[in-house]
Amino acid sequence: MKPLFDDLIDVMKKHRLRISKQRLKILEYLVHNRHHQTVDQIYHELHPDLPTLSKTTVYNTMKALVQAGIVKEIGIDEHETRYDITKEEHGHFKCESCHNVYDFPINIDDGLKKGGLEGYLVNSKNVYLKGICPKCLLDIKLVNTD
Amino acid sequence: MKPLFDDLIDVMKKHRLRISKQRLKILEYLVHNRHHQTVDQIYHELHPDLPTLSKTTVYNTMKALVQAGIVKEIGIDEHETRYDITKEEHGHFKCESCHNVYDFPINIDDGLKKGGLEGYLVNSKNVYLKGICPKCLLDIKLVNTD
DNA sequence: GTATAAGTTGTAATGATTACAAGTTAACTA
DNA sequence: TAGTTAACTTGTAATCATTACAACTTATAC
Ligand SMILES: [Mn+2]
Ligand SMILES: [Mn+2]
Ligand SMILES: [Zn+2]
Ligand SMILES: [Zn+2]
Repeated sequence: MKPLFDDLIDVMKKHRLRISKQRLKILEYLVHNRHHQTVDQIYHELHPDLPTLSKTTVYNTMKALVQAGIVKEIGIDEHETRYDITKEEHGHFKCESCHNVYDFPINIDDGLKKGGLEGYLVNSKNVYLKGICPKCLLDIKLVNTD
Repeated sequence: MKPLFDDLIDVMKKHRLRISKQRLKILEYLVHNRHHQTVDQIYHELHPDLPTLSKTTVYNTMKALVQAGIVKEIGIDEHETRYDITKEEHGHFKCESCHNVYDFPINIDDGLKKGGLEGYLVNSKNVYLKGICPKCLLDIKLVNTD
């Protein structure tokens, strides 16, 4: 069985995307660091390794990967676009205290009431929750002396 | 039974928000035009009626209404923040052809697998779908001569 | 009616994303 | 393997929604 990484290269080739070293590094990074990073984060983390890398290239690459269906845009926060290379359906939770984005299991179709989207062609689904994560809740409790 | 509009005024007062004529017009507009308008749309539609209105005021007012829990931010599209004054839980569908945002019935909790968000404090939930609406699907079929 | 904190307004600043043009290179072919 | 070319990369400039700011105005409390 072929590793995940090679599968993704194949998908890129199917979409007529060239395999540059920039794209390889970005793809590799996304596969190994699944924390919904922003373009800015990806750029800064790869820069030491690829000193000539341009932020424009990261933007271009992410757009290409989205169009190829390899990554998904996560727009849980209006002010920053994040990206997710994980395939399985899941929801996203953003902690309003530590700003981390967590995955959680969900089956969107279970919540859809039948007939509600009759006649609609659905291309993408996203579930976004916001609140406070368990770690931050604990911190808040430790601070409060009630 | 008191009308919806007066209830909203009461909520504003509870949150120590002053009742200016700008805010009244915006609130009235939102109650009567439930199409998930952007700040820009709200501004342009009210401008004939309130010639001195500033777009900054619309931004400020929407922020105040969000904080008071009177309207909800709809971030289905990264490039435009929309607002929704409807209270009942529902999902949003954005047509990638006509760019309209439609409501649809949903029960988010039905799709949540138990234990998945154990220990998280959830403050807000959003379900965003994208695709093609029935009207646009019909238009596409009429154009294709297959 | 007065005091004052809150709201309004126009303008400037911000910041993420996109547009663009010149230089570079992956991939195909002979 | 070298030549060709469209695709990719890069730095810089432009865009545009949103926010910051400061002076002016007003809703609300007493
Ligand atoms: Mn995820
Ligand atoms: Mn709605
Ligand atoms: Zn947290
Ligand atoms: Zn449509």
